[in-house]
Amino acid sequence: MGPARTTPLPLPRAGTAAAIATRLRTAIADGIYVDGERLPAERALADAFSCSRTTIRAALHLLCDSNLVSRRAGSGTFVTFSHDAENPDIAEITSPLELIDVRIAVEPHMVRLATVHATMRDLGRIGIALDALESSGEPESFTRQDRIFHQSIADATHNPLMCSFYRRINHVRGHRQWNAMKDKVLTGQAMDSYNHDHRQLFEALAVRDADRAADIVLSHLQTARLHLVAT
Amino acid sequence: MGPARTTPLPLPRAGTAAAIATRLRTAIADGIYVDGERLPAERALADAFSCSRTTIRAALHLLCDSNLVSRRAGSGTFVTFSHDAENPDIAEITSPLELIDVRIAVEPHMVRLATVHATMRDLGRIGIALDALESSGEPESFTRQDRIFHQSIADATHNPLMCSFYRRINHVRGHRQWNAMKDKVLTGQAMDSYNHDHRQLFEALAVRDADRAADIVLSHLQTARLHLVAT
DNA sequence: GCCAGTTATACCAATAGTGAACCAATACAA
DNA sequence: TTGTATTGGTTCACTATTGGTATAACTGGC
Repeated sequence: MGPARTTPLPLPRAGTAAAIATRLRTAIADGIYVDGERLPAERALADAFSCSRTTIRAALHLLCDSNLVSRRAGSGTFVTFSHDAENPDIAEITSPLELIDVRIAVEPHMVRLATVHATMRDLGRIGIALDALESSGEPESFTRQDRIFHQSIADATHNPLMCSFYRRINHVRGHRQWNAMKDKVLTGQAMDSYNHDHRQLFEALAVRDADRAADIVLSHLQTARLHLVAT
Repeated sequence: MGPARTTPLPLPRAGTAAAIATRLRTAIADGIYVDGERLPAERALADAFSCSRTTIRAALHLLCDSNLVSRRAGSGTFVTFSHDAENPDIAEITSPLELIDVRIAVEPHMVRLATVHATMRDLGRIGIALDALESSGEPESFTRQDRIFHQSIADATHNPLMCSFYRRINHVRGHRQWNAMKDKVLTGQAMDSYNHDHRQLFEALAVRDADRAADIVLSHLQTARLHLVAT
């Protein structure tokens, strides 16, 4: 099957106050700014983000409204956020190893179901996602496209419970503890290796070879698990 | 492939408003544009899709009418679509067969993890649940104890994500569409057979035989799947 | 020719962001 | 205590961007 020729979807533009608020929010969640610590001054942040102080102020007001920070004139902006008081988000309490174990449990049979239930339309979608994944060079877009690729496979099972399970897996994968290690783990060589596995998996799906698809996924995940334990 | 279509189907030409709306719709559904995020501006989309701004506006109006996006002059077009809100109750839209497929995917490896991670205290809890299960004669209490038994195994993995997955599986199992068929399927003979499998599974867990435990669960579920399809 | 959809252009109004100045509260050191 | 530097708070006019609207021209199928 040839590569689907479609106009690439434009990525949403960043740089707005909301985007900066999101970046600061994740920075706080990642523990870059810990509870009680003072954030850089507005003027310093404006310089760092290459935007005006007004925009920084708008972003900080958003964080202030969410009670993530408190501000005092003359003193500064202080983080008021404790991980302990956080809601029991499953992503918070799931370790990378635990996630891999769940993926090893779910994904091999999930791709089996996908080989059985996927329509040609599904395969087209997966192929498009794979093309986008292979052509994304930086870890940022790679993880984004990787999640879309795997989710499209999950959706191809047409099993609503399976889809919702994988959506939750992706939610955990997108969490902060993964972002922290993303740049370390995702070297160019690692991404090439992953892309090789992805392409093989797609071809197995396309020819409806359930056994081979399951094997590829299983060994892919077990390799990832070994890397995780060996680190 | 049949003869060339001569009937002029009212399908939208490539690059029309409806087609673009569809592409954006699937992009939102695939999570390329996530909830709350701002879409690219109309002029940027028009440039990306190589069409006029009027067409983009028509497409966006379609999305707006289906409440997928909301728009504010001067601000932008924002995605208002939450996957969670879309599926208020997964149990409503999951069929018995789909549930079995998910269980076949999850449970074999789940009991493997349980054999590795279960403490003696966990095994005690599972044993108590098994005793209660075996001594429950009517379908009503059997299904309740069955869910407790399996959940205690899931909890024995000490994997929070796995526990939450199985809690969701149990939620689906407890839905009313199961209650309807419960009395038909759960004859005394069937319950005896299930109890035999349960006891064997528990013994495999107790001696930490992961392979045997996984085999028991898999054949147990595959038998259940056959019964379901044959019915 | 008619018609619906697309294209192209121009302009409007709403909102966001810029850059600068100045004020008030705070922190810190002489 | 005092002075100074730094911080957030406020206001201002200005620019850039965004969606909203209107209009005229073009296109292809009927």
